[in-house]
Amino acid sequence: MANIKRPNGTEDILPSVSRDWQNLERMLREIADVYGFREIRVPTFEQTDLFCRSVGETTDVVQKEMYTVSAKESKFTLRPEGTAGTIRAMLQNGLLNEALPQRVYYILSCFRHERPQAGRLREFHQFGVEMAGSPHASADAEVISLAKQIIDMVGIKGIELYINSIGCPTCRKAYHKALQEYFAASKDQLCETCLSRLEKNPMRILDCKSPICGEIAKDAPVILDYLCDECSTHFAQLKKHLEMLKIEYKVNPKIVRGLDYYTKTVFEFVTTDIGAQGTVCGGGRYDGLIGQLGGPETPALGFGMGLERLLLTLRNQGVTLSEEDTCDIYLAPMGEAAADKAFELTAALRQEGIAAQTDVMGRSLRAQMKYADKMNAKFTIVIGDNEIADGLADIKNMKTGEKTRIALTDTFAENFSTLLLDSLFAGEDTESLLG
RNA sequence: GUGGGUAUAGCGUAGCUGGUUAACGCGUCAGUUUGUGGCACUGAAGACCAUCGGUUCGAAUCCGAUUAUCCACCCCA
Repeated sequence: MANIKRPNGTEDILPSVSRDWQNLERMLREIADVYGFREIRVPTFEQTDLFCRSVGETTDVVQKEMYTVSAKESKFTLRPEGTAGTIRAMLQNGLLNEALPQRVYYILSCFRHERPQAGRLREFHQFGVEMAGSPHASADAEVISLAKQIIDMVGIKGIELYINSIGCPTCRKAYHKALQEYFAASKDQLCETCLSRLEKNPMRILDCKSPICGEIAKDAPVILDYLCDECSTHFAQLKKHLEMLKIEYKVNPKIVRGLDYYTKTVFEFVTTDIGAQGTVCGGGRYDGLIGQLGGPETPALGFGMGLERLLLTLRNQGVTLSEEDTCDIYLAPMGEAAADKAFELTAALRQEGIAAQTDVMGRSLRAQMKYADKMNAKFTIVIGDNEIADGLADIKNMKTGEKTRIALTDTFAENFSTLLLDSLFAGEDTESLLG
């Protein structure tokens, strides 16, 4: 047993599941591409100030969850989310001076010092998109639609989409006031944390899981009643566009994102299949952020999707993303001369792009065959003194058991290649006939 | 930061109210007559029973502390 262990809240992605990750990432890239999003890659750490100014000084993320290091005179922080760094990169590299809207996506790891639990890690991976330049609700619908298509295409079922509008600074001010007045009435019943929220961020009280606060919050004023004309039309437009796309949603006035930069539209895709942390995807509009970071006032929006949560949901729903690992052919030599021959042939096969394996353990024939089976080899070939003398050997199809004679010449790799293709084609042929 | 649960071979578990070589399944390795896998069978390797301390003639088993881990709160993806 190794005595140095991985840090709490981190995960090793072992070969048995890395194939799932690869497939998921491939799908994400393909779908993002279809929507016109291009990949951006940003640093793992940024100047701490960036997150303070974007995510917000008062948020839990900034106040108690950031991994920050001091190096020389500067303070750096491992990114707790992807938006801040992405926007920073877009500004620094002048992407907003090019054709708008700018659409970018990323696949990256984020770091938050929280207590780990089901679906919550200290290092976790996110797929995210950011779209900058459009104030229109059709852009919101487009981004939501992208998330929806991903969820559908990877095969997750039973996910609910919740949307809400938290307004712009103007209408939120009025709403905050209304909330403060409402909760002030039952001040002595609120839990301690909510009491402190009353001043700073009364909207959070709506989210409180304490039964008492929940009871009180039940009849609290709803943000949607306080939206200014612009925000309320925007929300109506969003609903209209979602309906055009036939995307089902539920308006949930209690959705309050914990990052300060959100305005107007906020949304979450939630599953009940992975425990308490069911938000697989969350995002919204942040029309003020770019200006706040020193860029030109530019409306924008995006989302983050938790890849561990996505994969966990798939696993709990019994969906698999990848086939078992296989190898195309296993070469089983017997004796030293044969081992040399097999060694050469294996190399030649690999040059042809064929996944070939041969013995490197000095095993008996029987043991080699067992190993070939464990490796899921499609074909095996036994090479001994007879085969070397004849220059001929039998290739065995491990699924059907049928054998094909093949010459051990320079064209061996090529010949096997066509045999392999034929067998794949045969398999596909019957399936398509059935379909 | 606050609760609660759990800690036995690579993995999953058993081990009842303390008593000689800690058990089982999966996995790994070797073999079941000499040149062919999946099934079955045989055997082997692999655990200072998380750590430290205490109770006891004697502890994996009881008590305490520590650490790790899981779940939940909080918060978020």
